[in-house]
Amino acid sequence: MDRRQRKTREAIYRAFTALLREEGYAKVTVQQIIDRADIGRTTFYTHFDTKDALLRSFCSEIFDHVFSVDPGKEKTHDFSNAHDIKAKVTHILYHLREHIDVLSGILSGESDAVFMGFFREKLAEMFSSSVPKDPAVPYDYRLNGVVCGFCETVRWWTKHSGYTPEEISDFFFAAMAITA
Amino acid sequence: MDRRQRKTREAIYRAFTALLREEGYAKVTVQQIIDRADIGRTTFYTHFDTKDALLRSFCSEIFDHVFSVDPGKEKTHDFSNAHDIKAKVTHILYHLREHIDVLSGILSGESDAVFMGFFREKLAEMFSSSVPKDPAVPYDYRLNGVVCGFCETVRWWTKHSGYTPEEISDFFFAAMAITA
DNA sequence: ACAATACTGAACAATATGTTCCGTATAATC
DNA sequence: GATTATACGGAACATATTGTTCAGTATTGT
Repeated sequence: MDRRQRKTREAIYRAFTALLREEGYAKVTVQQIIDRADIGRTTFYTHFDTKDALLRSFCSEIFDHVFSVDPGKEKTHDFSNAHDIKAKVTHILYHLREHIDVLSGILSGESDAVFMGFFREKLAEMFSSSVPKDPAVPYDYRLNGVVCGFCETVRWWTKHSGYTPEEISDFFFAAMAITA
Repeated sequence: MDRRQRKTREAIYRAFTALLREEGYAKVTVQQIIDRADIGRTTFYTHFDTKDALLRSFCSEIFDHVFSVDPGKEKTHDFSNAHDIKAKVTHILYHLREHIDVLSGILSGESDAVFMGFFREKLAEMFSSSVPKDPAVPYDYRLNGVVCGFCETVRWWTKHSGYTPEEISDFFFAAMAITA
């Protein structure tokens, strides 16, 4: 690849990640990226068709890195058939941590955030007394997990709307293992 | 409230929900709502400061309805101290079902969807052999729950970044009850 | 009937997107 | 070192959306 291309691409990535940290994905505009990267408007659009295309490309790079199997561990553990899935998860978490600040920018859902904000507030209140008190896990984490598990259940339901509320409720309690 | 206000407000809601179903929240523009509701531009902005304000107001109405305790059940069950939390969940699901098509429009996260799309694809592959085969719950649902549980764990981590990967991993496996 | 107020329409500035054209600068290649 | 290819830059452009302003009209509740 041309050295010029590499440099501008890196400048775009640098600007993009910085803006992600500062404002989150939804608020970042192409114009800001252009200004921050100090490149021509035309140049940006020859590299990426749109802001989403940039994000896609960016995610590809991150995940190629995060899901690359650690060569050192590859020899001692067998990840392929789920025996050491926990070690694999830990390994991925280590990689993710390297991008942890950028992740916040991407994960700050802006579109469904309002709805989810309302929903989760109500749900947290409702589930607060049902979450098992496990000293090994922060209560806050567990409650959040149950609340999100329910949100995700509803989301799943919107795509499999053939089930009845009772069935959905059964699935949820079977999966979350909380006091019913 | 003035009858005119009620009528325009309802026209806005009608247009908004229809557009939510058709395109999802992120793609809907204020202009579309105005055109669909067949009202003046000025009128919309006297009712709502912004598209987000409309969504907030809309969510308030939905949740006031969804979380209203069923008077019939209120007498026979004691929801307040989590004895019949499962019945309460089912009850909420019934209410949610009435808005199920609108929910899809709101829940179709557009901003973090790209990232999550990548992430979840990889995770589903990874967890596919770790999900317990429970005949009472669709495998698809369970896998989705585990994948989302992990995504949400990462999201939670970005807001509690003091923990180590090992700790986070422990929390996750303690909460999800899958084969480690 | 009348006063209050909600709606309308048009125009406006500001901002963002994505494209086009052309000149310049920097590569890779001979 | 000269040449050719191509990446970059800048300015201008059309288009779309947002949110505001203002004067005039229509509808309400009293």
